[in-house]
Amino acid sequence: MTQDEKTSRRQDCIFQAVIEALSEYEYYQLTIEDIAARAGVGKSTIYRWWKHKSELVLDTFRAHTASIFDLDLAKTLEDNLIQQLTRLAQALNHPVGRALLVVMANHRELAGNFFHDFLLPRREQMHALLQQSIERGEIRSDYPFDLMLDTLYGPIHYKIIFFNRMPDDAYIRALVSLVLQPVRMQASH
Amino acid sequence: MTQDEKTSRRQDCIFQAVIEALSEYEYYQLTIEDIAARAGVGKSTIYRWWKHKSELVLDTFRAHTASIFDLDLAKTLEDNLIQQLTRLAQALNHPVGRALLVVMANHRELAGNFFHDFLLPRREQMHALLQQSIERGEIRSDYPFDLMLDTLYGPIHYKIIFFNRMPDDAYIRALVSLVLQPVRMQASH
Amino acid sequence: MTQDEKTSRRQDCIFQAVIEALSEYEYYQLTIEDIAARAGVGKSTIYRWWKHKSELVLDTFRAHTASIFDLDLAKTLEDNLIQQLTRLAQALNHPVGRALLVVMANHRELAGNFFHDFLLPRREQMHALLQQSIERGEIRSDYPFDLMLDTLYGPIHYKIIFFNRMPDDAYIRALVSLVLQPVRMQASH
Amino acid sequence: MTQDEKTSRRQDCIFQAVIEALSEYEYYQLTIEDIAARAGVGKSTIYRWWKHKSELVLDTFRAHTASIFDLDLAKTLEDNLIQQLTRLAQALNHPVGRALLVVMANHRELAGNFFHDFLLPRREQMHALLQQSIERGEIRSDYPFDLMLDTLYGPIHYKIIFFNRMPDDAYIRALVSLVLQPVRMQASH
DNA sequence: TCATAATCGAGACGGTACGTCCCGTCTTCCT
DNA sequence: AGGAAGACGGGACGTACCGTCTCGATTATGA
Repeated sequence: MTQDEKTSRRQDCIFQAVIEALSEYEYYQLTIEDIAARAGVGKSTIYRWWKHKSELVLDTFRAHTASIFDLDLAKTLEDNLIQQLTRLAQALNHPVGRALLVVMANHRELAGNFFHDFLLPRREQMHALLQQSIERGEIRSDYPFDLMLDTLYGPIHYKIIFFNRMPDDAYIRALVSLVLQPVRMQASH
Repeated sequence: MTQDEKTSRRQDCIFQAVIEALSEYEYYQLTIEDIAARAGVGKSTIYRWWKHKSELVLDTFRAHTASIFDLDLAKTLEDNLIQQLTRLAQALNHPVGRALLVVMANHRELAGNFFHDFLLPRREQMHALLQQSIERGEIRSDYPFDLMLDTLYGPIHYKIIFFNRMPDDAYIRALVSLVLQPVRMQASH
Repeated sequence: MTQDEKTSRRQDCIFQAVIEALSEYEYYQLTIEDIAARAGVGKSTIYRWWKHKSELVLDTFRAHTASIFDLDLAKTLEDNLIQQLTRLAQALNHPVGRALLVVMANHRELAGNFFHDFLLPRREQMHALLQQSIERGEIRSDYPFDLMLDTLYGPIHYKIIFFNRMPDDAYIRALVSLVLQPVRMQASH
Repeated sequence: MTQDEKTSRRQDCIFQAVIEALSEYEYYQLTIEDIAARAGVGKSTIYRWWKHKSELVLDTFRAHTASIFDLDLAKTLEDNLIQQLTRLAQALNHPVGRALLVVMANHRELAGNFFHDFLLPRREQMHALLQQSIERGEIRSDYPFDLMLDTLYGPIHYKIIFFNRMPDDAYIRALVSLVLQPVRMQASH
């Protein structure tokens, strides 16, 4: 086994420890020492890779949600949106996602980084999907799509943070339906 | 001066200290000891009234934003919405509002309380306004208004937390316009 | 009980913890955390009074050996010297004394302070005693007394540090006798 | 170059690194990692030969002071003593010597070993010299010479450790003179 | 001349103690 | 009598080294 593989496995081990810990208590109770103990590594190993607890949690989230946001271009726009938002809601409602929200709120500069590295690509995927739908003639081409995406993503985060409740399937379907209504081709007839 | 007045002044003094401190650094750097020193009170005085730093920040936000959310029933629905969301964005973008967002993310149970005490009343005001607009025949009556409000409030919070940027006037106007579009009476023609 | 008394008692408690710990293991194994645990105080309480472990040990030594070096002017010079050196040897051979020697070796600047605050006064007492003996006509007045004191104190420390052995009574008596020999009045006959 | 030569050179390199490091800061700040870096060797190479930092310092002192304590039997006893004590004082006052004193204070068992390997042979050389002086009729034969050597060696160490000052030439001459006074042949006339 | 083995630098690792910071409680002493 | 001032026990922080260990690059040797 090479050095890189070992390092990678150890990091996975640490991510697992974070997930395990966050399943038992909240982010603000999370300590590096507990993570190290659960992962069976020394504190210094953790500090070697991550400057702060917040960065570790952020990477844990990344590792935990890797590639769950892939679109399926064969499906309809609506199905893709529903699937995307459902997965987002699930990811954010998971203990690691909750912790991520705390980190984002606490560290504005990390929020910026995370936004660029993680959220923006998702939006761009979605833009590509919208572009395809436009080309297929399913939706209007003259529409403030960025704003539209905010009205989809915003309420999901809003519900989880402020209502402390995960949006259920019905909510998401209703939301997508409501937001897509004015943009459909037939809506302009 | 009565005892109550003294108490009230001391509390105002503490709120001011919190605001002042949050103007200089972020919530996660805020300490009770610094607040006490700035307010010229003992730590125990603060702990007498608030169990945790988070509750103090929450009350500070309440005091800081008291009565800025009153509706003006004489204005149009759109103007009211724009004014409401603008004020919300300003309040949340202010250091105390930023701190509030952090507290909400950190303490889910407080988020629940705050939602019931503060956000729900605002929504109910807004519902009343919608009801008035329906009666005036300005907007449709068959519409998922709760969901609609989420698509208004959600993006505001979303922009501030994740984009780390306060929505400007143009954004808010565009948002309100977009969301109100399908609900206007003439939209169904 | 006043604040000062309480502080004093707590400090005694900490000194006792240091003595207890040093009776079980060597100075280099001594940790602040263990001292705090034994004394039933928080680490911060110890750091409030002493900057470093070395200063704490130094003060512990001071407290432990307070007023054991008083001279008895009624006794003869030889008896006083023997008593003084015996007590010194006992103090240095005690675990706390051993620790002191380590601190002195490690921290040269502390050695200087300690020398001025503790050892110099002892020498001055001894000088007074010598002066009295001169006046009584027991010893010569023309003699390098400072050097003489070095040949008394030096070997005691030397034996303990390098031979790792406490000078016994016979050794001390022989040393005093040897050193006093040329300074006695009858020696000049 | 044979393997042994390389090993030897590497060890010299490490000794030099220790001396260099101790010239810049005190023993308690010395780290194996810094030594390894200065010597351009891996940490494991050091640990292969020395169990602890203290043993390395001890060997460095040995290497650094090798054969500076040879007596010159042609010279007088007094000159030999002065030369010996001057060299001792210089060796102990050198950074490496200071470090040795710290090691001796810290590790009592090492002090014992070092005493047997290094100090005792010096004393035995000195005893031989004394024996020669007795045979030459320069000094008395009935005298506690062991004790006498303590009154010579002791003050040197004492001055350096506790007064934090190297005994100068005048001091050493005065000391030797004082101690030799009663043992000279003419002293008994 | 080249593969093959041994050696050693480099430094990651699990640990431990450090000294700091701030928590929330509790006591003292001044106004 | 009530509150500021701040000492206190506690506990997590992030750092510095310890002594062990693994990995590769660099030799040194035997085929």
